[in-house]
Amino acid sequence: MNMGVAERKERHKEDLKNEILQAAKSLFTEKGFEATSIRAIAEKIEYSPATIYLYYKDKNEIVHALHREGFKLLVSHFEVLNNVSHPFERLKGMGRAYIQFALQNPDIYKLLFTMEEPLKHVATCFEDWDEGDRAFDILSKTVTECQSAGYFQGFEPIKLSFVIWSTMHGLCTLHITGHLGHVGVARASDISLDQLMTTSFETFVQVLEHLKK
Amino acid sequence: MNMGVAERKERHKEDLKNEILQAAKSLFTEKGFEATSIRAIAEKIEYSPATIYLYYKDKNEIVHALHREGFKLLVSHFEVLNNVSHPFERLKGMGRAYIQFALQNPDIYKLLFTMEEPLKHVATCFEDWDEGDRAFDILSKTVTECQSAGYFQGFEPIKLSFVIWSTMHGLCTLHITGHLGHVGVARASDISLDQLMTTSFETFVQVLEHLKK
Amino acid sequence: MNMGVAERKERHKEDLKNEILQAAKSLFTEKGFEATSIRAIAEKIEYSPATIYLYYKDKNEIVHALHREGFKLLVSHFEVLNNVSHPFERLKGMGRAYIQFALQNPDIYKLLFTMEEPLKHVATCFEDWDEGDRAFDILSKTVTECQSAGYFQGFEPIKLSFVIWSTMHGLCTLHITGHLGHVGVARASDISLDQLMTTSFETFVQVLEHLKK
Amino acid sequence: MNMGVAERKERHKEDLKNEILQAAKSLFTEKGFEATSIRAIAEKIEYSPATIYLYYKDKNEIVHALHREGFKLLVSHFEVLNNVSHPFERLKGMGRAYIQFALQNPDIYKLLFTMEEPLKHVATCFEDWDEGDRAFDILSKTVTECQSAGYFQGFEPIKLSFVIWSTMHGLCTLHITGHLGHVGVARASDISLDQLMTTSFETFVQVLEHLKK
DNA sequence: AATGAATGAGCTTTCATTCAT
DNA sequence: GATGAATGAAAGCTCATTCAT
Repeated sequence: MNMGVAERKERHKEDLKNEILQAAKSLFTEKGFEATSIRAIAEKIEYSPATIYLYYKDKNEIVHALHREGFKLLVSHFEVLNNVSHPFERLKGMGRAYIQFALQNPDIYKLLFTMEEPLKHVATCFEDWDEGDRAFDILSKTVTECQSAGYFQGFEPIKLSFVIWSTMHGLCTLHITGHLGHVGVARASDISLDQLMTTSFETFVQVLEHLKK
Repeated sequence: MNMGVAERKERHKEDLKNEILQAAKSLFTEKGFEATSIRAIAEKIEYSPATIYLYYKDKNEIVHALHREGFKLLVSHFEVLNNVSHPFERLKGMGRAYIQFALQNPDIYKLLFTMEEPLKHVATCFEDWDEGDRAFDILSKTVTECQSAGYFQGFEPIKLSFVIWSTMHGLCTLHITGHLGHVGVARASDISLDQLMTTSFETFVQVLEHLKK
Repeated sequence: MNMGVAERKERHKEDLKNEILQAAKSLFTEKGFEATSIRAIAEKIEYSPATIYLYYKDKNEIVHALHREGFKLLVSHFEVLNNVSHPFERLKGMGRAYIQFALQNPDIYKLLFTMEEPLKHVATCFEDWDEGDRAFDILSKTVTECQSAGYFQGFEPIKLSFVIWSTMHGLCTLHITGHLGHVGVARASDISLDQLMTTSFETFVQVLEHLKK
Repeated sequence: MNMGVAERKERHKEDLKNEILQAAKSLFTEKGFEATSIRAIAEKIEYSPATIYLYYKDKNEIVHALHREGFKLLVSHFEVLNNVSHPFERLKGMGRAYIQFALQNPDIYKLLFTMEEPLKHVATCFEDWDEGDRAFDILSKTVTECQSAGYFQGFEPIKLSFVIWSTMHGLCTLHITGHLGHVGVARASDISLDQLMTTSFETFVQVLEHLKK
């Protein structure tokens, strides 16, 4: 038994399946879905390509697994907010949680919300999209509660929820892809990108607050 | 020199470089980015693949050229609105133009705003980002004008512009990637995706209108 | 030791070697030779692929074992006819038995009579070709007996046996490979391929009957 | 320009397409269809695998081309016999020509008559099977003429043609695959395999002659 | 300026086989 | 005696790219 083998065994051999997932995640988002090869994943975890197939049927199954994992994580970020009673405060909390999730897991975020392939897969076997729906439901329910609290009068909650989601999604993706940092104004000013995100979010909250009464 | 060659010469030989670009653009939009090969581009313009390399060093250079061109196209969409005197009306027009641009050229849109590689290139040789800046400048200038017209009091124009851009970008990407169509509510309702975009945009306008006075 | 293991032990553990062979045979016949993998064989007998290698050195050894077994099976088809006393009737019976064997075990038939590799193996370690010889011996002995009964006067039994074997082999292989069904006349007529085999065989018998007296 | 390139150019560069065909032919029959890889063909002609695809769409197309070529060759062997007026003499000539074709081109013969894949391909786009049909038509026409000359009374020409074809095919394949040489008697006797073929064919002719009047 | 010909590198996937346990 | 885990080698095929002409 040589050193390499022994070394490998140390590194959590039993959750190789998860290791594959993490490697795939980082590669998918670094290089894109099409550009990520099974070979590359295998290389990253220092195993042979054939080994991947012992744990996942094919490339799709890997994406699929990541998709599920990602949504569970996102929803779990929201669940913390269940005990925030004031709906608008909860809505703000959700926004912050969403941003936090996106910035802490940019690769997962892209997988969930910007890559098209996983979604196509969901379209065929749509059992696991519940998570995606649930996330949106949590949002629109909160918007509805905000209305009861005097916010957003004259708006259809579903439509407004779409708009809110779009804004948050836009902020996150522009940041993740680096576009936020490339606009001249941002480059010129001396605030950090994260601060830019924060103040942008605060500006958006300010916008929403105008919708009260 | 046979007929085929002569025929080709007629077709403004000197802007073959541009013809390549248009072919690439249309293929990107038709088949997607990864699915477009140099061969396919060559076939479309009825030249040999090797000819492409006389005009562009490699595939990346084509992508970068499209990047530049895409921004020019976007800005041109905006410039039409110069003669709209009322700034808020112009702002709305810009929103509509942005959406139209995104939906008509989804892969170009992705190229400009979601793909990271072209942006990295910009980061190294940032001569061509002017266009990107200009687009944002047009937006923030309009927002500033709106303030003079009584809108958006108490907001920093730059920050609000970021938020507005984010919302538009979020709407467009969620639509392009197909996520809009996958949320349960959208599936259940009987309106089309394009209508969903339109009403979402209108809802956003409604939001902005609340910021007046 | 769980139930599964105990269960398996019941199934005559000692002739696992034979079980492997039967699984391989059935898979060869079902899916074809190239499409049969060690994995598939292992799955069929509900053992791990590695187990196969405890009983057979490699895939070739399985093929060779089947080669031997196939010939035994063919000869056993013939031995049933030992109590047919009239030699020409026995000869006809052999023909029918040969066809039946070939059509019921097409891939074994191909293994025995059209694949060259197993034969090459025989050439090197020719201990196991006895069976092949025996099959031909049974034929030529029967032809000789037919001569004593007034058939085939003026023919050398060995040579005629070759011709008879060739005809049977030709019919079987043309049928198995699907060539019989592709000749225009067969396509045009409304009889089934099996009927075509039967009437072709009867025609051949008719030919042989002309060799009497 | 190095030596290797120059060397290659000498070797009939222009009919590389044919070179591929010949390489494929020899490999298909040496190793079998499934076991022959594009890589192997490429190696044999000392080109890169990708080059093959410049000349043939895929593996099937290569087989297809060989199939067509083979049948043309076979039919051309028969056409020489057009001026043999006596039908039974012509029939004998066809038999000899068939054997000659098979023994001189064993690889093509196997491709045409023992491999199943090319036939499957023919089944889908059956335009080019004409050749195969024509070959059989030539045979059955000759058999019919033999009847007019007093042979084969009481036989249906089509059925008898099948039997004759089967016998010839059986003789040829048993010889080509080496089975003829493995039967004990053949090994024991001191005649060559080719002689065995010849005398076997003569024996068959003798059989057919018994069918006269 | 244009291209036909060629290729190296890459892809996903399957499989026979090995070996430590 | 049996196997789970792993892999090297190979398959068919595609593509960006090069280069002599």
